Amino acid sequence: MPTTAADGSAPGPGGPTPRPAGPVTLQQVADLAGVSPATASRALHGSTGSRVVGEQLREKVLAAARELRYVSNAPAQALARSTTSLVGVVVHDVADPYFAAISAGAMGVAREHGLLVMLAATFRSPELELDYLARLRAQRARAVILSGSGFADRSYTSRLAAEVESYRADGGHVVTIGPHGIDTDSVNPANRAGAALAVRHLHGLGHRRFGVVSGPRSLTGVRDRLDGARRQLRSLDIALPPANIVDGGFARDEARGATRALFSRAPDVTAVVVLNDVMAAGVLAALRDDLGLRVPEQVSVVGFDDLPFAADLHPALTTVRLPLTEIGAQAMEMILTGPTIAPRAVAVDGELVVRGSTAHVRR
Amino acid sequence: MPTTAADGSAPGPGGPTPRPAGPVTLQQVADLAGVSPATASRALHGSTGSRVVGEQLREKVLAAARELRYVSNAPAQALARSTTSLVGVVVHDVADPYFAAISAGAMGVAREHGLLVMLAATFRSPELELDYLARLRAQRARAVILSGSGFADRSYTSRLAAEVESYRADGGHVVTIGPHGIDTDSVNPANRAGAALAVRHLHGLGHRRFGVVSGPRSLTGVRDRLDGARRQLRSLDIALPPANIVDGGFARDEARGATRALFSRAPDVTAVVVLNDVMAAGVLAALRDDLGLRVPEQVSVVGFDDLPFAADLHPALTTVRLPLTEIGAQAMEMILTGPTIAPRAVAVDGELVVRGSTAHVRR
DNA sequence: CTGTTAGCGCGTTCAA
DNA sequence: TTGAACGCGCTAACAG
Repeated sequence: MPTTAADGSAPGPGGPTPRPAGPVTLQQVADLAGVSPATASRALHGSTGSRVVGEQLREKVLAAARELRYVSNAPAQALARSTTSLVGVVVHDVADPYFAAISAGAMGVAREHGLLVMLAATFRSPELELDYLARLRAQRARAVILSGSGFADRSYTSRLAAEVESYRADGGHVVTIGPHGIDTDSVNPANRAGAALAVRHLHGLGHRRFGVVSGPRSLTGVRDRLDGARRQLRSLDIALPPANIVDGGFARDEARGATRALFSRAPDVTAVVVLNDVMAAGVLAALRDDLGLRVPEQVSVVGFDDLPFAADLHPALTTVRLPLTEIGAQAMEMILTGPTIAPRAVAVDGELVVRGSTAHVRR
Repeated sequence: MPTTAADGSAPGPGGPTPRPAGPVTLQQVADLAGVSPATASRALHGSTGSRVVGEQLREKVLAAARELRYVSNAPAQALARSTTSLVGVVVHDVADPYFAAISAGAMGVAREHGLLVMLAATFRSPELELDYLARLRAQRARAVILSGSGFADRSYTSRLAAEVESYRADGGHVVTIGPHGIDTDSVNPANRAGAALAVRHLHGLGHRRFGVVSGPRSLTGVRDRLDGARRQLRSLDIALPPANIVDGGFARDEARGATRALFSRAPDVTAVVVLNDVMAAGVLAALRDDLGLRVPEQVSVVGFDDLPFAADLHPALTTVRLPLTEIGAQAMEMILTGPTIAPRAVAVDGELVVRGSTAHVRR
């Protein structure tokens, strides 16, 4: 047994294991081990059908594979097995801590189960989301997590439904986070209830004049949060004039500008509900640096999500916590379980975290 | 031409386009269009070799594909072409804004060029990094970006080198961010110079007693930053006793604890250099809430990275800005260029951003 | 337990 | 321009 080291160098005429150009194939491993490709395959990936390979051959094959630094050709494997270990995760924006947390949760679970994650960022474009879904389908990804909130647009929804249907027909599995208007497994954060929680907290502190810094209403997640706040206010008999709702565009700096607009239109507002923490950072900056209003003495602010930096804002942000990592993990777990007869819907509660940005009304 | 809608429902005996179970194949598209698979392939993916397909047939094929909602089988395509449009991005932790920003930059460029990104998180385990690299190689990923800083460990480095070498032999391309002890293309943030910048800034404000909140020294990025700070201090003739360097473990809360330890050992420190912004948040919290020391009046703090939340900390954090998104984008661009004869090294400068956490020494 | 054979779906020769 | 035939690397069925 000529077990000389595979050095990958000049394949001299008599040299051992002349690691050929390009990737090493199973055939080469089999040759080196003196067995058939089938046996090599079984020894390396031991499928269920054909029972164990003899201890000795097994060792030989493994040794050969190691020597050649063999790794299987995943596309070829996928073709032969017609299944992969790829899972797609579609987010709006990786740089957004909200999605970063969800992704982290999903990836943690994926890792534990040997799944590879393809992450796609749509930058909030419905078009791109559809496009990525098709590409993930082409890759024969086992499943896809749609983690961005859906778009409230009829044409989009029906195209999404069609795409999802095709994917399913191919054996794919889709899990959404939040409502997407399609009939899939889903993990649903309590957007409405969470916003209601924020409102009740402020109301309990005596606040009666509210403002809302919203995001783009085209997103279902935003709509739900806004709706939750609205309903709660209505049931408390508190008015929320349209002028008191501004669009912070989901970004810190845009929210900062929106806050200035809000207070120029409704200077008497004492409580601001912000539909996510990123924008809340902008709101606090506007209040403090642009408007000279003190939080929480003059204005109380509540955020949403409880992103990692919330506690470090000034003042520390009172917010509605969503267990984002867990949400991502749960979505991935639904994938491991595989699709069921009827779509499952997991509800995830939010929880109010009271910190320094809210206080009893004083004016 | 029976152009009835493909509704994917019950394939009635006389029904049109009885979308068969499982994924639609090119053969089926070809059949529906009444052409050979070869022609269908050319019409859909038009390779360079075989010139254009007749306008009419082309249309027919495209219509058939649309009707069947065909997407090509990427693994099969990969096998036949022996190349993919997959790129791997390996990070330590997606939830860390540092990596989130780098990933976002890389993914933006990838999207512009039709590349799909597989994101792998190693949670700072060298073992997992090696494992993911192998899996990415198995997937025939076109290239891999190693974005986490390297591990200062001989055994690891040599195993990494071997893995990278194999990957290269397979035609793969590796780009690292920061030094990894291997001979690849790389994008190198100015870790040393950046840390020196921080020190000079503090020195300029009159500070003479320094503390450093470091990360795990096993990471080359940490070592470089620490080294940069040390050298600058030495050249300024300022002592940095080992007791004044604490390990903040790269996490906010750990850094908070480490800061308490630092000040119990060296209460006279007036300037703290923190090796990243996440830890700086913890340092500020410790100073303010645990130690009752005022920043910047009693203690000045400088961070590193300029993550998005840095300006929202209290006080706003003076820090060394690294253009993280751009770094990620540049790494991806090196991939687009393809490997060159000699490895390229792009240096990326840091820039001091002065905010509220530093001031002239007063005690 | 092991080897042989036959595809998986596609791109790409080569002829026509 | 189009079609027929082959092979990419691997797994699965069937023999032995």
